[in-house]
Amino acid sequence: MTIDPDGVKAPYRQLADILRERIISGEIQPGRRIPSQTELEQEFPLSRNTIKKALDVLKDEGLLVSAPGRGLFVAEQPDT
Amino acid sequence: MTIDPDGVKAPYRQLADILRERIISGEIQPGRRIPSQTELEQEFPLSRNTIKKALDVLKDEGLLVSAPGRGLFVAEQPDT
DNA sequence: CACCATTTGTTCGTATGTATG
DNA sequence: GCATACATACGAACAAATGGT
Repeated sequence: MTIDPDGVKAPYRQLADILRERIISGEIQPGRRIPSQTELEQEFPLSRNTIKKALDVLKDEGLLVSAPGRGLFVAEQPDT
Repeated sequence: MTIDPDGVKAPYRQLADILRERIISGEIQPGRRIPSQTELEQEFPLSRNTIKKALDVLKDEGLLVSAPGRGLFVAEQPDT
């Protein structure tokens, strides 16, 4: 998956969609850490601020839990 | 204080007036940090751009000094 | 204990595009 | 055309937490 800067959806929403898919599909297991913002910055042509904005979306959705100093982890219980 | 979107004065000018009053009245002491643009965004129904525009007015007036990465501070010497 | 690298969080500065009156 | 307002994006700097040396 790649980001289209000229797509209808804003890049940060596109990235959120990509990462959400990786989580829901099970590509990244619950409790596992996802790539750091710096690593995502290398994988996608976006600034760290934009990366973080996408991650904030997923945190709001309850898919990710942050651990400052350690990283971002896939939530254990996305549903209840 | 609140912002009136339909007021005679543009919202960013209204906000500048409100914040100027807080500074001149001493509600926010010289050298002290003012609420971040994000916090002001929560307090007032304006976009960050508009918030910033109001703050730029106060910076131009010499009431505020910016410290990138830290915040905006009330100037020590509003006058000279 | 000190030091440092990594990582997330926060903040301001600047710029572009879009929309409205 | 201009002023105003919002959404988005990138850059930079600083802070705090963590973990290793």
